[in-house]
Amino acid sequence: MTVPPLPGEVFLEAFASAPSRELVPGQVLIAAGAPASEVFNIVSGMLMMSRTGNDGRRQVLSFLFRDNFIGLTAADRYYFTVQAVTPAVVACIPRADFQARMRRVPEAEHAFLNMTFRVLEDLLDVIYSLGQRTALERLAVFLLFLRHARRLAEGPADDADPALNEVKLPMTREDIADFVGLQKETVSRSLGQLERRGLIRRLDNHHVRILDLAQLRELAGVVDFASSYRLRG
Amino acid sequence: MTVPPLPGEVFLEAFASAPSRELVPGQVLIAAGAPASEVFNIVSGMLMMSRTGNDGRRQVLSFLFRDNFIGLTAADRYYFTVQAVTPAVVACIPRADFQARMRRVPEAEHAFLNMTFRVLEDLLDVIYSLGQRTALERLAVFLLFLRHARRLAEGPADDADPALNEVKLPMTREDIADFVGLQKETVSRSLGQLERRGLIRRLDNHHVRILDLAQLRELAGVVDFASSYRLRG
DNA sequence: CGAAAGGTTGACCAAGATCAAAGTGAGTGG
DNA sequence: CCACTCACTTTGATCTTGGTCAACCTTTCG
Repeated sequence: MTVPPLPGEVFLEAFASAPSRELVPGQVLIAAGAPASEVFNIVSGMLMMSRTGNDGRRQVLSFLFRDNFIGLTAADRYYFTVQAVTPAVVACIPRADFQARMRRVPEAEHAFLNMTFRVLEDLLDVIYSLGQRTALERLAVFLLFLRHARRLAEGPADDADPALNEVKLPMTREDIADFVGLQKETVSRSLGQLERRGLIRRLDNHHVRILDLAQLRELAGVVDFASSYRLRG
Repeated sequence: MTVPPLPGEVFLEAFASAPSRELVPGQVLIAAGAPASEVFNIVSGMLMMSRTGNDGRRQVLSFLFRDNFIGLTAADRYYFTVQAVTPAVVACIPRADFQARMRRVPEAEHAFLNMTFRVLEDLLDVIYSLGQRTALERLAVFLLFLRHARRLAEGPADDADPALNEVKLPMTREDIADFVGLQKETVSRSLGQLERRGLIRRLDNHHVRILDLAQLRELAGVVDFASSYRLRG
């Protein structure tokens, strides 16, 4: 089974005729500790990358969407877990092939390096959030992050498009909690508080409508030059 | 003024005959928002990279040591601040020159990509710390981080070398606090608690002796395969 | 030597964690 | 198709960790 050519960065062309794999929710694509023998590109669906300490504490490192590259590591083993959140399709190629291609096509390697930088900058945002923001602020940032991710994944829509304000939360409250560094009860309460303040409306457990985007952004502290252009979703 | 050839990765050779700049403690090398026109490599000393929100909250993103590369960004402006913690010397070259060299020498670009990955993996550790660890654990990790950094910067010494257990803390308590996501009072108290437990001894404000490395590592939770080989200092 | 910055300590406070119970909803088997 | 079950979510009560505020001590530097 193959996948049609993908839009996006040059290096993603490596996946143009790659075989794909289907995942059901919860299914593990990469298990921490396994040899890093393949790399992946998401064709559709949402995945989740996490790391669990030996005492059971888990940190969700990132949620991943279409055209996100997976397999990033300098070591020869994965040190994180990746699993599906929604039904998903990923294109896979052997890591060695990918690396060979990078070597062969300098332009692709260059694009890859650029993408890596953007990932790195996103991680710095996450660090700022975990180190400095309150529970309520983290939830605000999280909702804006999901809005932004969907905008990227589903093609650039007008930022004012009201459809973007319907945010899907396919993951559990605990997944969210482990991502933003809180407990699931606190996530629940914080969402409740955002609703009471009139910033959002909980449609059901897995759908939220953003009612006041401007105030949500204000709360998220998306005001400094760096975040403002990157979290514009 | 030039700098002798440096050890380390291929891409660092770009700095071999670069002019250098001396910094006094506190001096700003890169101001957030400035055009990203230069890249740097640390010759000696300790620097600090941070990001400050518009409301004044500051997150220290990283402490930087010899042969650490600075200037990493996909955008055309720096979105972080870098300043000296100790007296320091950095080699500087124009960003355009560096990029041209990367393009010319695929091997260097490759090494650079590898380094970027390692930085990225370190950031994932930081995220785990900020999201999951307690105050005491964060301080334990921090001390091990400094020990490890010195070991890397001053050349590989035997892990058992007792000299490594003398850890220098040239930064202020507030710098530490903003790095580990706590308040300076909590940093003070946590160090006190580590001392009362017999894991460390505070020699003076800027020097700590690790008395029980094994227990400190235990507390830091450096047990899973990923951290254990990376935080081995 | 004196001022100012940095560090420690104590008392109190609050955000978020923990524990517990009650709703809610999705999937399964009869 | 319905009912049952189990997982997930919400909400409430209470507790703990770390934050805040304030005083005092130490170090550094002019």
